[in-house]
Amino acid sequence: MENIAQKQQKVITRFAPSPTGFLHIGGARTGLFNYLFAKQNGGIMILRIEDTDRERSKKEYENSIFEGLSWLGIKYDEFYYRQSERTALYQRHIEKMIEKGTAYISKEDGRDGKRSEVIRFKNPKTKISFEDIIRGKIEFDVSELGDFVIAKDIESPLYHLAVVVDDFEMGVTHIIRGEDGISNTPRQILIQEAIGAPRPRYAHIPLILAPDRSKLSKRHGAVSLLEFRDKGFVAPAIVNFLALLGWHPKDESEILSMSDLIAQFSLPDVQKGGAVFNMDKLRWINREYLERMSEVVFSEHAERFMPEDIKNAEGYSLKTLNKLRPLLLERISTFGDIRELAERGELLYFFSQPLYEKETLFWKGEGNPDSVREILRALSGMLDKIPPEEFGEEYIKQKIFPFAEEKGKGSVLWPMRVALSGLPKSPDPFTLAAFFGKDETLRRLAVAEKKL
RNA sequence: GGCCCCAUCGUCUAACGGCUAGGACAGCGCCCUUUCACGGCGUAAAUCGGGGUUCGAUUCCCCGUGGGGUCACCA
Repeated sequence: MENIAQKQQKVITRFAPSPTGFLHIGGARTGLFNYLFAKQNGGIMILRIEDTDRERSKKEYENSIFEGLSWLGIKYDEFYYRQSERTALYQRHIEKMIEKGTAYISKEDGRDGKRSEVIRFKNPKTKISFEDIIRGKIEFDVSELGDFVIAKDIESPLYHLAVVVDDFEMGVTHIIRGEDGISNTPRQILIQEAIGAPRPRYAHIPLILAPDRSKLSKRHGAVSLLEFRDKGFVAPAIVNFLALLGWHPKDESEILSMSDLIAQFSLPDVQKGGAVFNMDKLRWINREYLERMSEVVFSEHAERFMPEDIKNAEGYSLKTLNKLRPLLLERISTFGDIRELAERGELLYFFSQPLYEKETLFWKGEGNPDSVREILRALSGMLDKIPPEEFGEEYIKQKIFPFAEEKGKGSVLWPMRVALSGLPKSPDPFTLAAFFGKDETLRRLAVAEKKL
């Protein structure tokens, strides 16, 4: 066990969420910044669960913190604490403060009606100023804070007391937290001075805002971190995006891995103003990561988001899914988009014969059944001559294009494409034919012919 | 309202006090193209206002305006 003096030699940050709601996007970024700063300085990050409010703290919220951090790859150096398990420690400090006269028992009715006294801090009514790493000097006159309550009773510490005692006992050197913590700082510095704790360095990071610049909340859609996972965003993209909210590397690169971030992150350069959460940019970043994914990993993810009716289709297999990957990549930004594609009916035809009206086969309504049938028959004839092993996109195109140019590209390529997809919009007919292979392509062409 | 923080394109942001204020996302246009998507090229778009300091302010100072945070026996 290290003592405090040894600990002080290295950077110790802490991420201290309270489990009174699901870990949200803002909390995740605070955790990330603490992690990045600790790692780049060879230090450690402590995870501390601030559950002094027994009423509002919930196990499932606590779990969302662990699960969220681990999903993002934010590791907390094996320490973690729950404040609810440390009451004896707080009690010792409270007693010492009362003894020294920096706190006192105040006879008054408790708000819960069960108590007749609370513990108040004896306000020295001075001026407090501190140097914020991001914002520079911040000054407060603490007299207006009054003798604030630090504990409901000797065994029930409140937030400020618990925070200061823990940061002290854990040897925290740097407190990186949201901008909303600025106004808590003077109170906490006061308590530090009362218990003889050294003052850590502070860095208050800007808040994440909704598009209307108000505080981001549930009514603005997804804010819970794990919700993003469930919508098919990938963790490195979230990390990348979060890091770019309030910070930017020296060069103009936008795609940065966790280790890039550890190397390049700079706390003093973090932006001071609040940052609006931009879903479009997140989606763009996520897509960049999807493109960089290996085939195996991509398919694993894609499979999880594939609706049952698609997975049950006769032609569905891991092999066809892998073949579909490039086509999918052109159309999705998150894996959740797969569901939307499926809902719009733009997925099932890859795995089973589509149903469609024969009118869909007519190019801009100008074709008549006889001429379209003739074209389809001619196409089948040409495709039939291609050896199955040569049935690739380029080869097919080469064979068909002269004919299409002679008859009019739309009049040939549109019905061919519809015969394969059944839809007014889809990938081009060469891509589709190559995807389906010779047999299935000829089969679908025959089905279309019969329809006419 | 008191106290505190903040202010560059619509959004995220770059710019030792010194180039035509740069990039990305979104937008728009063109190209590619049978359609959709992808892609390529291009384009529009910002220093909140007013005073200082300075040879010169996006940058430093003051005032105003606007936005945000916080004012619990919540954290």
